[in-house]
This record gives sequence, structure tokens and C-alpha cells, in this order.
Amino acid sequence: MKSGPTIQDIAAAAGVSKSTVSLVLQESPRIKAETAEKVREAARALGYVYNRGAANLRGRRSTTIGMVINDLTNPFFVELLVAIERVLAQSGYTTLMAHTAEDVETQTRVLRSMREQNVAGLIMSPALGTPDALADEIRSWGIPLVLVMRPMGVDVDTVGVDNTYGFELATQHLIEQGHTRIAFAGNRKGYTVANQRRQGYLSAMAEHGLAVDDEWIVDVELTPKGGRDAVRAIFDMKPRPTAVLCYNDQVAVGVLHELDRMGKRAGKALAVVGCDNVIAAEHTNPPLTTLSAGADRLGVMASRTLLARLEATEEQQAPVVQYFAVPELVVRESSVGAGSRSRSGSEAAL
Amino acid sequence: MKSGPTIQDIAAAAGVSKSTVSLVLQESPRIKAETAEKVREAARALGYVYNRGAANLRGRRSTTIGMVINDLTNPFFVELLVAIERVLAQSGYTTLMAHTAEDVETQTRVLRSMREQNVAGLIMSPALGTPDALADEIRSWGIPLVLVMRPMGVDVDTVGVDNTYGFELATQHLIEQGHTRIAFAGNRKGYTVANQRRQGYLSAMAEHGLAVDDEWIVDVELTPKGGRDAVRAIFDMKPRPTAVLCYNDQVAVGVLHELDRMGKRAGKALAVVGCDNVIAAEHTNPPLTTLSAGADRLGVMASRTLLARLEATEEQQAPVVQYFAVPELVVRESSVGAGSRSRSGSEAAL
DNA sequence: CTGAAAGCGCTTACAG
DNA sequence: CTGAAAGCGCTTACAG
Repeated sequence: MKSGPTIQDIAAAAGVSKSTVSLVLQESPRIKAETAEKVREAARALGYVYNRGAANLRGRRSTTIGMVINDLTNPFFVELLVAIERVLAQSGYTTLMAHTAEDVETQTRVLRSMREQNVAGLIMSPALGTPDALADEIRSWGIPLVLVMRPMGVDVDTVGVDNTYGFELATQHLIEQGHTRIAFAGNRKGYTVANQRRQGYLSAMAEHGLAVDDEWIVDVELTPKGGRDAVRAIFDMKPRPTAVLCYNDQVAVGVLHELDRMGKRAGKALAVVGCDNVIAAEHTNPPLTTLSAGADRLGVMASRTLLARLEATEEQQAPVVQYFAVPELVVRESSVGAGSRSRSGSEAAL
Repeated sequence: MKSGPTIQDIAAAAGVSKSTVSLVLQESPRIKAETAEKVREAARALGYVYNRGAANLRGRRSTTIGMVINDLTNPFFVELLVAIERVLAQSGYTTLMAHTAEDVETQTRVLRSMREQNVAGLIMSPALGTPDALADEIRSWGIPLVLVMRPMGVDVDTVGVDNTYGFELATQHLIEQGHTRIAFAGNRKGYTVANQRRQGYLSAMAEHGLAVDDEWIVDVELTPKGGRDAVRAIFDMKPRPTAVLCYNDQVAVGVLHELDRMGKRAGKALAVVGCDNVIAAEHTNPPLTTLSAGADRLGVMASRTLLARLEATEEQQAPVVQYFAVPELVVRESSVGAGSRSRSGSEAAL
């Protein structure tokens, strides 16, 4: 810790008081232009570096924002993080990052650390299994919180996706392709997002009068490995499903991969749909049909929601934000060509 | 900024001085166990939160570390970031993150911001085109700097990869598979890493007495799109190369994808090798042969190097660290089966 | 083993 | 338009 010149040093060099220097650094219009220039010149000459920590302590404010992310191995969350960091930086905030790797204890630890660091606000994508009470606890700290992707009750600002609608849309697409036996590769346990996605699938099936065999709901890890396991399970079923809806693109990548290993082609042997539209989904073999809600747009929304909270006074706070983006289906090769309807078309091409 | 109890409040509640409270919080052995317990109890009762910013200001130290990353859309750097963040957190440091998206101006801005935030040290993967002088400038700030992946001269701590050796290894592997016309998809411009990789390729070719046609060095974007462009360029050459060495896995993914679009299979139509061994390389179709130096291991090395600098006194500083991991080649399907040597094998199997 | 005092580098009323 | 003074929440010699 080599310490450089302080406003005191600048004040001495410029022949003014440190109050004046402070005001100049804040670009206060109260200081005469001439004086201000003299001060800026002295600061430059001395190689002055503003000490934001000291300013925050004295001013009882903070310009850092904590970003708590559950899974950076999923590129979707990386896209989200990048967008959020960009928007916050543009508004003069610095991002304190922490990765929880879906571990609730790690999450507790990093939240404590961020509180000690005196963050002005928090954006969090909570780890699976986070108790709902955590949102209340954070509120009790007096730190504004915006949740992304994973809701935790209706009284906390949340930016996410309408998963139920999205999975209805995806299921409907598969039905339109002529599929009637459609599997779901995700997990059966009760986290909100998983439930919504499963529910969207189930209700679209019901709406079209299609029965769902319980074994079609394949409980797997939400990773490529899980996708591979799902394919093996599906090919053991008789009659076997001709399409699979995946919890997310990570699972779908595993599905595409296992099909390839078996010498089969997604889209022909089994129609595959993912969710998230990660950048890589465009370059898988074959390219992946998937639900897109726009990671960048969600990141921008989440940051703006937080910035609005920070800039509003106690009295003028807007009501709780609950924003759920409506996803679109991006149709690519992985879901086209295997259903009975389209199969007749591809047979004609043979 | 709701502010909670301070050490002064705890002191009052526990009936001691704030010096004593401070010492207890630092777990100083100088305080009697009984007194310490009384203080801790009072802190708990009041819901005390340590203010690290105030402590850092007074103690003239800092417990945050800046992490400047050039490209988070490349999963390799994400793996690196995750490893670094984990190690730093374990040592009680907080990570301030910034993403430059390969933009030198953004990088300048975030470095200034981190300096104002009073980071104890910096870990940086510099943006392409960063002037070498930047390392000296950061040193002049008195902030220890560790570079990852991209060296900038020999007098700054650096943790990277022996790219020249790696690309020699990869080239040799392709030659052993019977290939003699091997292309290189990267960029021709003069950044250190690009030069090393190209050089490794060229020297292995030379060593085996194989001529390199200038057009085989395909200058493309270092993205999947670049990989796709490379494939199109290669298939226009006559006689065309039968193998391609890619700058990194991002490029290789594009190569695999374009081959698939053309109805061809990597490994048969064209042998493909990448670099980085990102997690996804295991699940591409076909799986990707690639160079692995271990993102996690590199991240751990980089963090430890920085931690060692922070913990050593001025006099006992170790000499500059220049660590270059020796990569291994992970052979998967994308590079096997297309060379003349192995082709005879596969013909026998037909 | 504990306390009184000084001070880290800033900001912010307040006074002139 | 500018300055003197108080203070943000801590730590650290120093004294006892």
C-alpha cells in the first residue's frame, strides 16, 4: 500500500483549501472555473488518484454493486453477467462478482462478504435450494435486491422469463411437427423454474388431448451428462418418445451428443428442443431449436431495475417489479424432420 | 444507506472501549477470552456488520482484488475466472470483476476504476492490442499485477501456456495421422500468442520436411464464424489441405459446424484440432481433439502468484514469475480417421 | 490485559 | 465563491 497524494496535497499545491478541491473533483458549479482549472492542473501534476473508499465512508454511500451468480459454467448466465456488468459500469458503478456454483453455503458466505464491503445493491440469481426467507433477510439489511431468472416470492423485484408459456410454445411446436410421444428431460424436484417448465409441457400436452406417460418425464442432472442419460433412458422405452424437450441448452447439448455417438441424428431419430438460446446453440451439430428470452435484454432489465431503486428516494419508490419476458422459439434443424407430418415430406425428398 | 451499529455501539453495550472491540474482531490473543466473549455476544445482539471499507482506509490495506478479463464469451476464460475467484475467496479476498470485450479503451477505463477502488492487486488477461507499456504503468501505481494467458514482456509476473510447444505437438499428431497438407486457422497479425501458435505449427512442419503453402495460413476471426470461413476457404484450395489446426476451440467449433452443414464429418473429410479443451469440447459432434493446459490449474497458479506478492514484504519479494504450462493433446474423434495412414486402417474396416 | 488519542482520505453543512 | 471544522467507522502505536 504505497499511498499517493491526497486532496490535502492538491490543496497545498493549488493554494486553496481541501473543501475546494473536493468540490472541484465533484464538478460542483459552485467553484469558479478559473479556480477549478488550477486545482485540476495540480491534481494532474501530482498524479492524484481519487480514493473512492474514503469518499464512500464519509458520504455514507456506495458505488459498488454485488452480483451473485449460481452457475457460470452455463453460458447463459455468463451472457447475463456481461450485460449487467456493462450497464452498471456505464452508470458509474463497479461490479463485485461472486460465483456460488449452486451451493447455498457458499452463497451465504459471499452475501456476508458483500454486506461487509458495503454494496449499494445486489443482483442475484439464487442457488438451487435457497430458502425463500433469504430475500426478506437481505431486505432487512437495507440493501436493494433484484433477483434474476429464479423468483422467490412476489414481494421482491424479479426479472425472469415466462417459463410456463415458453414450454407450452415448445411443446406445441413439437406437436405441430406430428409428434405425440414427447419426453421431458429435466428434474422432477420442486424448484420454481423446474416446475414451471414441466408444467408448461404438461399443460400443452393436455390441451392437445395427448396423454403423458409418467416415465417420459426423465429426471436428470441439468448438464450435458444429464442429457446423455436422458437419451439412453428414452431409447429404452417402448413405445419410445419421438421428441424430447430439454430443461435447458446444456441438457440439449448432451442429448445431441449422445445421439451422435449412437450414429443417429437429432431431428431425424429424435426431435430435440432446448431452452436459453445460448450463443453455442447456433453452432451445434445439428443446430439446436431452442427458446430465446434474450440474455442481454434480461441483464439490461435487471440492472435498470436496480438502478431505479438506488436513484429513487425512500418515498418515491415504485411498486415491486415482477417482469417476466415472453420467450420466442428459434426453430433450427434439431426439431425438424422427425415427426410424422414432416416425415412424409422428407420421404418425398428421398 | 441505512447504517447499523458500529464498534462504538458494541463498546458501549459490552462496557469496554472501542479499541478492545476492534482487537476482539481481529481475534487478537491480547484480549482475555472472557472479555472477548462478552464483546462477541454484544455484537451478535446488536446485529453488527463489520465495515471493511473503513478498516481498509484506516489500516491502509485492501482486501479486494481486481480481475480484468478480455473475453467472457470464450468459456476458457470463464473457467479461469471461476478458479481465480474461488482461490481468492478462500484467502479472504473479494473479487472486483471487469470485462473488457477485447477493447483497449474499456480496459483503460476499468483499470482506472479499479485503482480508485483501491485494489490490493490485479489479475489481467489483457485485451488484444494492449501496449506493452501498460504493464509498467500499472507497476508505477504500486499495485502488483499478474498477467494470465497473454504475456507482455519478461519483467512482469505471467502465468500462461507454452503455445509454441503445444502447436508443435498438435501438428505432429496430425502428421502422424498421415497428413502432409495441414492448414492453420487463426490470425496472421502479430500478437504474441497468435505468433507462438503459428510458429509452433510452422516449426513442426519444417522439422518433418513438409512445405507450407502460404494460403494454408488462413486469416480469420477468432470465433465460430471465423472457423466457418476457414472451412470454406480450405475447400476452395487445390490440392486442399486434409487437416486444420485451429487457433482455439471457438474457431474449431465453427469448423465442425460448417463441415456438418456441408454434409461432411470432421475426422473423415478434414481432421480438426482445437486449443483450450473447453468443457464443451467433449460434447461437440464429433468430439474435438484439442490442446489442454488446464484452465483451473492456470487460474490457481495465477491467484497463488498474486497472493504470494501480497504476503511478501518489500525486501523478500521473489523474482519475477514466468510460468508457462506445458499443454497435453487430448485426442478425440475430430482428428482421427482422415489421414492416409489411418485411412488404410479404416478402409480395412469397410 | 485494556483504554485514550490520533488519524486514514474524504464530504458536507455552515459561516462569511 | 471559498474555508474551517466536524466526522464517516475503523486501527494502531502508546501508555498504564
